[in-house]
This record gives sequence, structure tokens and C-alpha cells, in this order.
Amino acid sequence: MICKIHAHSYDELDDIFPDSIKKTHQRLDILRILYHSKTPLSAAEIYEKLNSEHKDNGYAFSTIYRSLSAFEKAGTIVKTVLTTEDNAVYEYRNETHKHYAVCLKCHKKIPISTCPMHDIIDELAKSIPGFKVTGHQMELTGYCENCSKQ
Amino acid sequence: MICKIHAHSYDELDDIFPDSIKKTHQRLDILRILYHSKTPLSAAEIYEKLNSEHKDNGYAFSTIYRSLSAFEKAGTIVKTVLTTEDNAVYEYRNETHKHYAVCLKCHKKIPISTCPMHDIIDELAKSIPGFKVTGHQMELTGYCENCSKQ
DNA sequence: TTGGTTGCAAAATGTTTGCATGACC
DNA sequence: GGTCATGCAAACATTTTGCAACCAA
Repeated sequence: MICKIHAHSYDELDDIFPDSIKKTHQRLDILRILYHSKTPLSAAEIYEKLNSEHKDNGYAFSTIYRSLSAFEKAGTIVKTVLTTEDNAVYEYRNETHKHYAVCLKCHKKIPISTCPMHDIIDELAKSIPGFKVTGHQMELTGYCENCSKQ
Repeated sequence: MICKIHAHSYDELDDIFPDSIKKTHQRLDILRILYHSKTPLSAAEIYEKLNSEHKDNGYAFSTIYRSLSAFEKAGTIVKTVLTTEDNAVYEYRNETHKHYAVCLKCHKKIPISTCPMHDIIDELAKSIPGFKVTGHQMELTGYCENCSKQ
């Protein structure tokens, strides 16, 4: 089957797909989904998207999980666990990393545009002798506009 | 069975045990463990401690999980999920909440004494219109003194 | 061609739930 | 005594793994 749309949308991934792993169409699909998503996605959400887009061929959960860890290992995506869910979510690692405000009621994830940690992280790192900081995670919890009205 | 040790060590919990739930010896044991722990503990770690301390009577996982959610609901303890593990950890909610630096290799959790978010959280909340902030989570990742030597 | 990748099914892990027994107030 | 909590086992959800078939380089 010839699929122009895919052939086209794969182009944009050429720059970001890690050289260290094989370029399969499953992995390209997974990375494209994360690349375009505005919020981090769980393995189940990725599975949903894959199998609604490509009804003809199935995508297995094992493939998704294995691809996600391959991307994570390569540094292309980031895995995090939000306090409101008990599953992991994944997102494309933009040069500017993201943080989220999570609604405790409807579980909506609202991206926070700026990273306030940037300025204080070096200072903070000094208070932990010998620890080499490579990253950080931050999350606000509370209630979104809709849910706080009710 | 008369157990002086328990009768004694329970005293310190009188002030913090929530009125809203029944005071059973299982819950007292669980809360006492969390109260004394310097790092957040998983359900499995609590299970270990309980069953090594009290070899005579068994503690079920279901009891631990149910007790933990009861305490969490009452606001006595806090549940969080660290990025390095895929299970939840629980800690006693001190008036001064805690953050941790987590080693990506040995998974050691090093408490960060100060909360740098305090000063910036109000400012930050303004950037998310309508969102009511009730809490936050923060975590540094990297390598601890030992592991960064290797 | 060949080693890495996939899909399937089964296993492992962490957590939740139904139900009868038992303990707290 | 009545209600709520416990323990057990079984269910559940998420993630991992073994293995044969398959595909990208």
C-alpha cells in the first residue's frame, strides 16, 4: 500500500530519530505521535492512537513498551510518572523541557510554559554534597478552572 | 498478649493519628513506621518492616494499602511516585514537606532540606489562569556520591 | 544475510476488591 | 452489639519477557 501522507510526515522525524536504533515504521509512528502531542501520553494512549490511525495492521503493547524504552535510552523521549495516575507517561524531549499542572479531579494536564527551576537548580544542587544533578521533575497539583467551579 | 513496647511507642502517635478513622494496632504500626522513616517508603518496604518486627502475627498487603489510603485521605501521609521506581511511596506529612534527590543508579533517596519552590509558587500559579494550586512535587535526578565515582 | 525487531502469549509486578471472620468503640 | 477493619484469595492493570517469525540495513 502506498501512503503519501505517511511518507510525508516521516520526513520531519529524520533529524530527531536516534542513529543508534533501527528505523522501523512502528517506531516512526510512535515517535511521530509523541512529537506532535501537546501533553505526555501513556502507553495505552499511544496504543489507542496507533490502532485508530492504522486499522489495517495491529500494534502490540510489547512493541510500544520496547520502543519507548529504546527512545528513552537514546535520550529522545522522557518518561515520567504523575501523582494522579499510576502508570507512566512519555513525551518527546524538546530542547525546552516541560512541566505540568495536574488537576486532581479530572486529571487534565496543563503545560507550564516556563521552568522556574532553571534559576535555582545550581544553587540547590550545592546543598547536596557529592550529588551530580542531571535532571529534575516538577509538578503542580490542584484543580483546573472547570473543576474548581463545581 | 501483653505488649509493653507497643503500648509505649504508640503514645507519640496520639497527637497525629486522625480522629476520622478507627485506631487499630495495624494502623498504629504502619503510621509509626512512616513517622520514623527518614525517606518515603513503598508498600513493600512497609510490609518488610512490619513482618520483621512482628514475626508472630502477619500483616496483609491489603491491610497496608487500605490503611495507607485511609491515612492519605485524612491528610496524615502523602503518596508520591518517583521517576526511578514504578511503584508508589508514602511518607508522613510533616508540617515542612520534603523533596528528594534520587540516584538513577542505586535509587538512593536523599532528602533536600529546603523547599525552593516556596518562594516562586505563587508567581508560577499566576501563569495558569483559573488553576487552583493545592500542592506540588519536585524531584532532582542524577548520581549520588558513590555512584558518580564509578 | 544476519542481527535487531515484532507479535503473540504467558509471566511478573503492583494494587484493588469481595467476602467471611474478627476487632474496636 | 453494630460497624468498621482485617486477612485471604482472587481479580485487575500495567509492564516485562521468551520465543518464533520477520524485516531493515
